[in-house]
Amino acid sequence: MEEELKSICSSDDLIKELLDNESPLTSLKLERGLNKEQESKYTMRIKCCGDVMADDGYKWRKYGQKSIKNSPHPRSYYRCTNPRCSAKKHVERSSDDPDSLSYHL
DNA sequence: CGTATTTGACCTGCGC
DNA sequence: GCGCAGGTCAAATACG
Repeated sequence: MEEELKSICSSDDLIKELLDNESPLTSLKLERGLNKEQESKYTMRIKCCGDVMADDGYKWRKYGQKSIKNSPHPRSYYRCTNPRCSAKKHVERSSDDPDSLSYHL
């Protein structure tokens, strides 16, 4: 689990926080995308409790927002402000359910 | 004044 | 080939 997290987010602080019981994250689900061995395409879905946004140690700049069909809630698109970091983050918000964060690297 | 966010426009892939 | 849906850009705006 920890090794997989390292391969994905490369942020020790985030990993530490995710594995810490005091983390605001209530549950974490790690999913592989289309499991092609050549593509390291991962989706990490994090469920966060309430209105607390998970701080992963990076600064995120929002660059778009779209309403997705068959989804009543809009989806926000974030990019890492660090030019060395090519991470992209799709955040799909839900009013009732905890926020669902999908990291696309 | 510099940087982040908002938001409509534009681009692209896919299904019909 | 066309239209739709999803993804990105960029100008205007807000905010420190």
